[in-house]
Amino acid sequence: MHHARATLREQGYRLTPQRNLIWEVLRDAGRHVTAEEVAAEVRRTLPDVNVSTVYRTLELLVSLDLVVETRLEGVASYYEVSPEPTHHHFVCTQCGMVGHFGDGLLAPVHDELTRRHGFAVGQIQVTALGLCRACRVVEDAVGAAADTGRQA
Amino acid sequence: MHHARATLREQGYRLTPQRNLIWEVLRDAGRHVTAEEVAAEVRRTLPDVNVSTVYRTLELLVSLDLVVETRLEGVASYYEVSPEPTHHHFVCTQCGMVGHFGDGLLAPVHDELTRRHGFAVGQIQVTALGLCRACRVVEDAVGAAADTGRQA
DNA sequence: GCGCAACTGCGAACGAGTCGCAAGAGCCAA
DNA sequence: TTGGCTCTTGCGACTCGTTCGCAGTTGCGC
Repeated sequence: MHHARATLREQGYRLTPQRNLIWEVLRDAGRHVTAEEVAAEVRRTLPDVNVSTVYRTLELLVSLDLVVETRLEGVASYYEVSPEPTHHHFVCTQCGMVGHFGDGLLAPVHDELTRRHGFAVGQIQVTALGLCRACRVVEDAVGAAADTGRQA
Repeated sequence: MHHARATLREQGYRLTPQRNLIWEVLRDAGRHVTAEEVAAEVRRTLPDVNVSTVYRTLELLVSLDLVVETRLEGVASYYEVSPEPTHHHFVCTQCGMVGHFGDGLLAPVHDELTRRHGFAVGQIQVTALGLCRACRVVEDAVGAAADTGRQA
C-alpha cells in the first residue's frame, strides 16, 4: 500500500499531500477513472488542487509504472493502478461498464504480425464496444414488449 | 469510382465541388489520413475550403459507409475509403507506417467475450504499436554499430 | 530551522473537433 | 433560362481535454 510512496521517495521525488491523495484516489477508485474524475474526488479533501497538478502527477505515476493510462475510444484518457498482467477492455456503449480480458487471447495477432509482417509488437491496445449482459437483457425485454405491442 | 457521387445523389445529398474533392483526396491518398491532412490536400485545389466543411463531409461520408473513421491511439481520427472486410491496424512508432491485419485473428476474443462475459460485441478496435521491419533493421544496425564502437 | 530545488496553483494556450448563423449555390420545376 | 427553395458552405466563436510558463510555496537534507 505504501509502495507508491516508497517508489517516489526512492526515485528522489517529493511526497506531497496532493500526490498522496491522487494515489489514494486511484487505489480506492478500483479502476478506470479519468483525470477529471480524479480531480473531482481529490478536491473533496483538498479543494484547491489544480487540474494541472492532477495531470502532472498522473504522468509521473505512469512514468514510474505505478499507474497505467489507457485511451479508450480516443475521447479521454483513463487511468488505473497498474494491474499485474497486461489486459484489455470491453466497454458497454449503453451503461458505460468497463470489463477486462487477458492478453493471451491476442496470441494469434502477435503471431501474424511477427511472422507475416516482421513487425515487432511493442504494445497492443484493444477496446471492444458492445452491450453488456445486463443491458442486453433490458434491450431484449424492450424488444419483446415492442413485439407484443405490435401484435396487440 | 463514381460510387460515392451516386450514393450521395441517391440519398438526396447535393454534389458540391468540396464534397467531390474531399472524396477524391480520400481515394487518392490510399489510406489513413487525418482531417487536417484532407483539408490541406483539398486546399491545394480549393484554397478556401474550411475545416468544418471537411469535418462535416467526412462525417457524412462515414454515415453513408463510404468512409471509415478510426481513432488510432486516441490522438486524432484517421479516415480511409471503406475497405471491404473489417480489419485492424498496426502502427510503426518510428516512421508512422500503418499496416492492416484481418479481423479473423480476433476470433478468440469474440469467443471469450460472448461466452464468458455475455457481452455482445459490436465493434472491436485494435491498434498494435511497435516497429516495422524496416525500422527494426535500422535499429539493429545502429545497435550493432554501437556495439562495435564499444569494442574498439 | 535554513535554504534551495522540486512542486504547486494559476491562467493562458494548445489542438482537435463542434456549433450557429448568414451568405452562397445545387438542383428541380416551370 | 430563370426562379427559388433548401441544402451547404465559410466564418468565427466555442468546447473539451490537456499542456505550458511562471511566480510563489513547501518538502526535506543538512
